[in-house]
Amino acid sequence: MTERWPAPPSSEAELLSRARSLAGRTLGEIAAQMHVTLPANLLRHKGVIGESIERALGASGGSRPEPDLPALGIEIKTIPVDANGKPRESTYLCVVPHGDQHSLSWRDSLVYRKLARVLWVPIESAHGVELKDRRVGQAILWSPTAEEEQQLRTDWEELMEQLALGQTDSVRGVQGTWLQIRPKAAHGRARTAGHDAEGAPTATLPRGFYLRATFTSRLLNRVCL
DNA sequence: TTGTGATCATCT
DNA sequence: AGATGATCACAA
Repeated sequence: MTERWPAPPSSEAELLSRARSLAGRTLGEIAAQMHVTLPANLLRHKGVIGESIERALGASGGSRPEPDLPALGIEIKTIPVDANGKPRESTYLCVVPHGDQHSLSWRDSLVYRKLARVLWVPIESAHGVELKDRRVGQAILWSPTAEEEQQLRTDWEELMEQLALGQTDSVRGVQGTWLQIRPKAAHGRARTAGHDAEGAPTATLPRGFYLRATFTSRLLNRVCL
């Protein structure tokens, strides 16, 4: 099974080379070459595009809380864009941690480790276009600028402080300039371990960190300027 | 059960 | 329309 997929790329150059070979092709063509069948739509297969592209590029497709290519420290993100190249959705990063994160620094956080180096793979996903006919765009290998990192860090620290205060359930998606926290669960009744202001254990809705589309739109456009 | 892959669907 | 909150599948 695994033989039909490439081994992890050994360098950024090799990763970019593979990504370039995917650009302009449809998801149907790529799936056929990998001998996988695409579902009719994303309704019950929301992750199928991301998983397919990861495998095509040589990532394991696992669900470990670390970058997709651990040896290179690179995270692979497919991003649905409209005809103008504008992101149609926000980008999920990782789960919101629970427990004592008091001593965790920004640079040691999973949010930073995943954002330090990202291969963004745009997928032209106009509404109504069948999955197999959607095209892969030109991928870009990106790292946050100093300015971007500072703002992301500010968002992260403000949100983490609110979590540390036991106010997880009062966190709203409107918070954060570029980084936000939103629910990330199988359903509304899902619960995970949390804690209140006194540190006593509570059950809370699982949440995740997301990048706003306003942010990804800027970084995707940057290469065109 | 948790974390990853995300998009769906309702509200503003 | 755009953003927020809700939801679906799968691997380990």
